[in-house]
Amino acid sequence: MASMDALSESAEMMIKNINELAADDKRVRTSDLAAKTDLKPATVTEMIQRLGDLGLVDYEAYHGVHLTKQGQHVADVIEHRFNILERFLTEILGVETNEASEVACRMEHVLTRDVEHKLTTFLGIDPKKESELFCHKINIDENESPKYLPLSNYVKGKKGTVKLIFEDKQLSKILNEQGIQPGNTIMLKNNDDNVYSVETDKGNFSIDRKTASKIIVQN
Amino acid sequence: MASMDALSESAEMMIKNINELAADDKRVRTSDLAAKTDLKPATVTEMIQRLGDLGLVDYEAYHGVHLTKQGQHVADVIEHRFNILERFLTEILGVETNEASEVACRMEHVLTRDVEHKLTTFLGIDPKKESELFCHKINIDENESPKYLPLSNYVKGKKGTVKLIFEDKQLSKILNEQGIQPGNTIMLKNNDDNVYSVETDKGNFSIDRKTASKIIVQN
DNA sequence: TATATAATTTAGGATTCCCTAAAAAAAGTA
DNA sequence: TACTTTTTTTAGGGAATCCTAAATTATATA
Repeated sequence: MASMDALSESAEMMIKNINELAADDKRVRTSDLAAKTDLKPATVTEMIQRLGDLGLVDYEAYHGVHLTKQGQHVADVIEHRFNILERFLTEILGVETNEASEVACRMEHVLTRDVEHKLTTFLGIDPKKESELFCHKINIDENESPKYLPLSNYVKGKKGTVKLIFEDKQLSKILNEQGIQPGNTIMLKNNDDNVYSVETDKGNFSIDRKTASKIIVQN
Repeated sequence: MASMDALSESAEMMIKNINELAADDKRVRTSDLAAKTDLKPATVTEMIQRLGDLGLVDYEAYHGVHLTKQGQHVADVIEHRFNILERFLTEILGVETNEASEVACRMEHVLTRDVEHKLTTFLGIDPKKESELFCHKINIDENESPKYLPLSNYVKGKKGTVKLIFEDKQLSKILNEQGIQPGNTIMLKNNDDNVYSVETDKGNFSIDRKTASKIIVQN
């Protein structure tokens, strides 16, 4: 974990590629990594030896590598960061797929855990439902919390202002009739796994989690 | 311009710091750059010599540097990318100022022009009104255009669906009464510098540019 | 199994980016 | 102006990241 921050982009890319080439429990070969990374085999050998010294891969000369537990953790973090960045770039900004992929691949190495987490939340994904690796408690304190949150991540009794609804005309219309529309105040009264009870200036009613995740609320 | 893509993060940071220290037409001194960048003076000398070879700074031994036209362009691009990234991180994601600043400072070096442009548009800033350096024509083709655009960047006759309104309760309410609310279809009928005429399912009316820039429309 | 082929590693070189220490130039002072 | 102090540069070294060429190990085949 402590080693993560110190890793160079090149080192992280090598770990990412090892992870992507790892099938079953088979060790990944130098030549396959060289082909995938567009590096020469000698360069790959040098890098995986360095990663071996750091305890991130299990390297045996002439017999390839596989990720250690620690290396796997790094790979998982990078993969998650890549995925949310790519989704943000394509779904929200409308960046074309190939370019989004390239930019996400550069950005994934400079995201902090906090920004990763806030971006995940912004995309309407509940970080609590993600792999336990990313299961950090959401902070809903007045000061530190994100300005924008999906309603599905709200805390009972908290009030906020609707900012954005990611949905089709049909659903928007229904929600609008219930008082859920940008600029309006909403309060989460109660929720269990799938049912969210809210109060608006039009009254009380319930929506499901999927719908709740598409309503972005500002504190 | 061609050289821009080839610049390392270190080189771009040096150019950024030269730009930030440049007062009037005075040349920036090695020692000031060393203090600002936390590098040793010898390292600064080495880097500015390299930048001199690239034609990005005008370097004269023992007499400091100043940016060339080409170097100034690089500095302007980086500054703009930093600013929009920092705004996105703080205003949209709610990332704390110091962290947003640090992350933006790493990300600014990996943004492409297209992502920079789409992010600028997403923040509700009209790229056409930005410095001429960034005055690239907006592409509104069906295929390539961003999914989300402020209404103020729309083309006459184009139809879209309202997705997000960055505004207070008061304004949201007024707009909602005119049929401008997330999920609704809107069509820009005409516009000049400050007045935007739109058609919604509630009829026709006009709004000003500032308001139009806060309405994000999906193609 | 012996040998040819393919894969991998080692050796050595270049560049970038960082350093320290010493030399050189500029600036301040008597 | 001569001398001291400060600033800057040069010289040389180390780590990371790439390379090519040669040596080594593994694998496939006859």
